[in-house]
Amino acid sequence: MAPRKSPARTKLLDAALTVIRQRGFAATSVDDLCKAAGVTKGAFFHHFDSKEALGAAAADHWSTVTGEMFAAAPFHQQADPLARILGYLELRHALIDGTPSQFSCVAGTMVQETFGASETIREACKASIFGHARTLERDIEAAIEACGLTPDWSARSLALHTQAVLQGAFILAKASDDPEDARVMVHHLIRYVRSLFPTAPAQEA
Amino acid sequence: MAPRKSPARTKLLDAALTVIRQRGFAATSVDDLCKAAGVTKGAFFHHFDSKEALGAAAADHWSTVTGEMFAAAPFHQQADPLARILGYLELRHALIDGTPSQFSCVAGTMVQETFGASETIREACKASIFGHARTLERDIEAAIEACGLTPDWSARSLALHTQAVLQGAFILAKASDDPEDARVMVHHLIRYVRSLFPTAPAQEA
DNA sequence: GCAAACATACCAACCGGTCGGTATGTTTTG
DNA sequence: CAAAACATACCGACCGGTTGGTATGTTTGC
Repeated sequence: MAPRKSPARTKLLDAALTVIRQRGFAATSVDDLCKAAGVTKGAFFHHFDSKEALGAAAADHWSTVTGEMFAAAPFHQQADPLARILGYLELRHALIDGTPSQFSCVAGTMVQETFGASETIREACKASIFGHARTLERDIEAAIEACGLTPDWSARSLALHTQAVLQGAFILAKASDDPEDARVMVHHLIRYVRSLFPTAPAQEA
Repeated sequence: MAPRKSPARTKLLDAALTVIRQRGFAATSVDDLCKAAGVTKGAFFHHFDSKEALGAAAADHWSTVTGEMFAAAPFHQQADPLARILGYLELRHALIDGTPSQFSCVAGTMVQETFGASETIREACKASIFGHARTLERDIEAAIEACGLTPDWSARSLALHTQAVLQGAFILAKASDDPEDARVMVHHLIRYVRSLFPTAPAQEA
C-alpha cells in the first residue's frame, strides 16, 4: 500500500491524527498539516488529490494504527471470552488519561464534522468504528454461547453500544475538560456488561 | 435577554441551530449563517461581536429551547420518579428519527470541534449538556430514595452516563447514516437503568 | 430626534489547490 | 555498458475565491 520510499506521506498521515484530534478537520488547514508534518504543500498534493482525500486516508490510517494496538493487547490471550470483553473494557478505561486530544477517537471526531459534507470520509470513519466493533462482536458472541444465554439483544448491538458509550464519554470529557467524567462512564458500561452475563466473575478489588 | 425588537438576532440564533447541526461550526461561514437567517452581515455583527460569540450564544439558545421542550413533556407529570426517568428515556428514544442533523445535539457537535479553540464556546456547551443532565439527576436521586437503594454509583454519574450514550449514539448514527443504530443504543441504556432499579415496573409490550 | 436595528460596500488575511521546476532513481534501448 | 526516456518524490511561488471582520450609511420605532 505504502510505496516504501515516501516518508512525506507517512509523516502527513501521522501528523493528521494528532492535529485533527486537537483542532478538528475543518479547522485544520492544509498548511497546518504540512507544518505539523514538516513537509511542503507540494508534497501534500503529490500524495493526496485533495484535503478530503487526506481525511479519508487518515481515517484508514487510524484504523490500522488502533487495530494493531488492540490486536497486540494482552487481554486477547484470555481463554474465557467474557474475560476478554471485560479486559478490553478495562483497557479502554485505562487509556482515558491526559487531555481529550490524547485519548479521543479520530474517526468519531471527524465523522461528526464531515458526515454531511463528504461521503468518502464518512465511509472511512464508519469502517473504522464499525470495523473495530466487529472485533468485539466476535468475543460477545462467544461469551453468549459460553454462558448459555439466549438474550433479547444482539452481539452486534452490544458491541456498538460500547463504542457509543466511549464516543459519548469523549464528548463529555471535551466539554468538561476532565477525563474523570469519561472514566466513570466506562465504569457504568462495565457494570452493564457484567449485568448481562450472570456468570461474570466477581469484581476485583 | 433578547430585547424583543430584534428579529434578526432570533433568526440568526434559530438558523444557527439548524446550520451548525448540518455542517458543523467551523465549516459554517458567517455568510452561510446570514443567508440561512435571511439577514445581512451588518445585522450579524451588530448583535454578535464575533463568530465565536454567536457560537456561545447559539449553545445558550440551544439550552433554553431544549430545556423548555423537555420541561413541557408529559413524562414530568408522573408521580413515581423512576417512571419519570424511564419516560424521559422513552422520549429520547422516540426523538431519534429522520436524519442525524435533525435529532443530534448542537452542544455535543459544537464542543467536539471547539473544545481546544474556544473556551467560551466550550463552557456554553458544557453548561448545556451538564445542565440538562442536572435535571435528570434530581429524578435519579428521588428514585434511589424511593426504591431504598444505597448504590455504589452516584446519581450524577448515571445522569451523565445517559448523556454520553445519547451523544455516542448520535455519532454512530452520523457514521452509519442509520438512525436505527442509535435507537438500539438507547434501548441498551434503558435496559441498564432498569437493571439498576430492581423495583422497576415490568417492561410494556 | 435619536438611538437601536439593520443594510451596503469593502478589506486584508487566509484558504484549497495549481503549476513550473528540480533531484533522484529506474527502465528501456542501441 | 551507457545514454536516453521515463517515473517518482518533492519544492515553493502563485492564483482566484472565500473568510471573519469593519466602516459607513440608511431605516425604523419610540
